[in-house]
Amino acid sequence: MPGKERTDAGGTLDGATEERILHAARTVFVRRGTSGARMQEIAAEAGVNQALLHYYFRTKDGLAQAVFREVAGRLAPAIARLLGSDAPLEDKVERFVHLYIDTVRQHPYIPAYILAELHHHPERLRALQDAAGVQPARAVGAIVERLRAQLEERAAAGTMRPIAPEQFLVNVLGLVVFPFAARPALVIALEMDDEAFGRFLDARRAELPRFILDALRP
Amino acid sequence: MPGKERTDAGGTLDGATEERILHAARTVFVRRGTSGARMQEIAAEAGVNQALLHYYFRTKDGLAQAVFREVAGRLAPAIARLLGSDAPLEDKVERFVHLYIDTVRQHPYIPAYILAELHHHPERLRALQDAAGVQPARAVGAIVERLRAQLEERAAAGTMRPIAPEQFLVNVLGLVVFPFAARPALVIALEMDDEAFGRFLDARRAELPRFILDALRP
DNA sequence: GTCTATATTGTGATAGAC
DNA sequence: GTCTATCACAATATAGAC
Repeated sequence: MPGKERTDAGGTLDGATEERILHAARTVFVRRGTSGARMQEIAAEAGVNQALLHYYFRTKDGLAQAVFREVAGRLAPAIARLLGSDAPLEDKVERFVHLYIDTVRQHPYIPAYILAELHHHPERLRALQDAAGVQPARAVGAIVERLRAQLEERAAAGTMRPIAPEQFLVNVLGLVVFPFAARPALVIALEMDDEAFGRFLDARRAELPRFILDALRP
Repeated sequence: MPGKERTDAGGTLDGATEERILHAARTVFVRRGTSGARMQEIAAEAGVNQALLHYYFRTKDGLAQAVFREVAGRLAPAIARLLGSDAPLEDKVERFVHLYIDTVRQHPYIPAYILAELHHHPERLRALQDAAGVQPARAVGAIVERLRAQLEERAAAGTMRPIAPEQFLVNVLGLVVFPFAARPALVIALEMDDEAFGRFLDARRAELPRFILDALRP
């Protein structure tokens, strides 16, 4: 791993070049998709030349992996911790909805990028699971088992009707993630500008927890 | 538009070469993404040579547009007709869930392709709206207004709590589309094989309508 | 570490025979 | 309509000066 020592001699503006490249790469990969992105465009975005990208990340795929790890690492650990925790189900749902929308709203194209990347490189899921903290292979498995216990407990108490934890998880994810994944289409189809989309998200943030919980009333 | 007249002289196996190319292109575009797809791979998949793709579709982008239109045209009109109809809300929800899952299950990677394509080429939404039949610009608008009327009617009658039609639409879409869009990740994370994913879809098909309607009980 | 070439291969597109 | 051959340029990657 090069770029560990920084004397800052001859530094143009800020310090970390490697950081700047990674950031620029994220922008371009998200904008164009991994295979649509061009090393030249990334270099320009970072204000350096193309050779430097290879100096730090060797190949385009190396850079792509680094970007995916960095992007996945933002949210995955927090989500895994939250969903796997012992907090009551109601709290989990509400906190997840708020956490996800509040975080992703600042980078609304990230979910589409993640989904597309996983579509073409499913093996990179491992990076996401690593980022989530727990034992790589079973990070999601642990969350599902925790949810299963909580859902069964509620069902037994008669305060919620039964649902498989996998279905529950996909329901919650779908409701929260889909508006971002489909944003370009939604914005046009529903004739929203950025501000309207923001209000749309505000409303979801407020309504979604109740929607999800009400759907499971007995 | 070439390829209208077919003498079938020298045809290798089936008749329509243009059809074969379009089909092969769909396969490869869905597999690799539009910019990741290579004309050579499409040609091989179709069992023809690369020059022939240009003969029929002139450019790669031309082929990409044709594929998008073809794929969008499968479902969009039926969905638009259903959601814009006068059928009771409960029927709409159930029929939509069934229609979508039953249709897309045969080509499970299509939704991810559509979302990715709209992400990088939002202007192609017009093709989708054209395919939906109604006046291009307001196809979705009409659906939203129909839903609004139905939802307000229910709210006034006290049989459903109020919800904005845009939110309702995105909820339904998210619940139905997300599992397909995220399929590669879900299959790995939830440790499913194709058969397990099929059972997962069966369960959703059966449970989702009630889930959606229960969430809006007053 | 950062730059300017440059090598090398990939890729969309066309020309022209059949 | 379909093919082979090839062009022209785009794009990743490397060499080597500073």
